[in-house]
Amino acid sequence: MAKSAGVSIGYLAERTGLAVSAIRYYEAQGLVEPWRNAGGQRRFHRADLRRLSFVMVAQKFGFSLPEIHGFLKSLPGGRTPTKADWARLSEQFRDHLNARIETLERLRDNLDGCIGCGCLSLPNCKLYNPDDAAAQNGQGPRYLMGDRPSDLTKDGNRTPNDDI
Amino acid sequence: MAKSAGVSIGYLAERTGLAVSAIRYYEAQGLVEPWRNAGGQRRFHRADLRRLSFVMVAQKFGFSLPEIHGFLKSLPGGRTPTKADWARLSEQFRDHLNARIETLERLRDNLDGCIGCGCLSLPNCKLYNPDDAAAQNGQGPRYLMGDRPSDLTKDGNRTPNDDI
DNA sequence: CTAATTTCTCAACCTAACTTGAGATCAAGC
DNA sequence: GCTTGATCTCAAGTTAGGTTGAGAAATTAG
Repeated sequence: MAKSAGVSIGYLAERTGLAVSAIRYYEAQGLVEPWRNAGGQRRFHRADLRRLSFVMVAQKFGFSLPEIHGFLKSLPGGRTPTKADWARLSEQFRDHLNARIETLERLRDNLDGCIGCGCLSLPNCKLYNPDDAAAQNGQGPRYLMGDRPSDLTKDGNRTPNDDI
Repeated sequence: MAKSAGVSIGYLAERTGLAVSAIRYYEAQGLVEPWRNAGGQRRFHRADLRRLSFVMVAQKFGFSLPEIHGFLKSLPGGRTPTKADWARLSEQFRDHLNARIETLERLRDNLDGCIGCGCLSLPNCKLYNPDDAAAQNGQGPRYLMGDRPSDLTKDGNRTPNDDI
């Protein structure tokens, strides 16, 4: 029982709603690994439908492609992932998701405090706490509510606007 | 009592931690509106320190610059915003923030349901519900957990992977 | 007054996540 | 066999949110 015929990129595009060009891009990013047929065209496992669906869902939650790649790496390499494999991945995924939600909630609660104190001006406003800094690191699109450790915001003594 | 001397862009950069180039970019996006001195250099209101701080905070929450511009438009044009003006803006801001958090939580709860059902494959999986589609609209960086109405995902009948 | 900083404008570059287009090849229908 | 339609590769373009650099003018420090 050799490798089955596999499905075409167009089929996956139609089933997932993704553009063909997007699927090629995902391959370039290592999210799917099709093989080639005799004529040089990509052939995918049927199970890649689920992989691509997961990519779409994870993006909906705001995860980057490298992060999603990290999640997918937990799937078995040699065989088609089982239901249990996917359940494990989903739980891992949910943990990251919860961390993200909690960061947002914590920031919101600090904002609530600031509304009470007429803030956005006080030097001790927690919203300026570098520990929560998810933005302004490096260049390119900023991290969003990142659950990454912020290591570039060294200047913890800034008091943005204590005199306005 | 005419318009005071105002502060330089370098001063704002130092106080906020923003790069001078970023502040110029924000001006181009309409987030601050400095005037010019005799020599053609930008002069800002001291109160712009608070505006820029708000921009930084809102970005931390994942809002785009056009969205932030929308928030700032609620501030009075002719005079320096009062504490009450800022409090009103903050409350409005918090409402959007809560909507964003709720969307994330709802998606997470659907994911929890999917873990139980061995999902990411079922045609009725709520994670594929176009109503929650925050990604895949248009080109450029995708919307993130957007609280925008999704109007481009017309095809509500997609069943991504009901056979894998 | 001179030198050192700032600031100015404008164009080009950067990342992420793709799309678009050109020109060529493959596969499928009749 | 021929003509569509699907794919292929590769380069270039797109958006957001900026950064970097060049060359010139303004401001500040000594």
